[in-house]
Amino acid sequence: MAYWLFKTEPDAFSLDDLKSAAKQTTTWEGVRNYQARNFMRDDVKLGDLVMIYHSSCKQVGVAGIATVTAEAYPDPSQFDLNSDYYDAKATVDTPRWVVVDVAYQQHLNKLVSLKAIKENDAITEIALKKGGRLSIMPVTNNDWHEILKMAE
DNA sequence: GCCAACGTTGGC
DNA sequence: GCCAACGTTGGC
Repeated sequence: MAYWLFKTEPDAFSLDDLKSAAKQTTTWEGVRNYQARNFMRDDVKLGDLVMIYHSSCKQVGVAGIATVTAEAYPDPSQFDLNSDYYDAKATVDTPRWVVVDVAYQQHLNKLVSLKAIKENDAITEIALKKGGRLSIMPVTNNDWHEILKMAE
């Protein structure tokens, strides 16, 4: 089982929204970055755990945990003319973008801020520290548990 | 709203 | 394939 971090803008879709969604599940659509897509397509597996990270908001950081309930399949929004995520170069036969489904698991006792993560020298690998803008990133076992410790 | 960092596009 | 121009992300 692997660990991940998914970014979301809570003004658009927050961890609370996931918690109150039907079946507490959502389709993680709209990822339009090849590196992030490749992680979802190739490496995100059923049962993997995901830190839900809130970006571009008042309290930037890791808000809680979700779990993967469906592995990669074509992102329906790429075919939807009315969607912001529509991609004219994607066809049903040759989809370009994929999604996975995730289910709510829990909120952390407190949000672990980006600032605190950057200041914690025990967290070494996570792409967040390097100013990366990846929206889907792997989290090492060590970093995962360090972040959870910070929420205690 | 600013701006740095990064990704993508397109001319050559 | 290079690289400049442009667009986007995302913290502040």
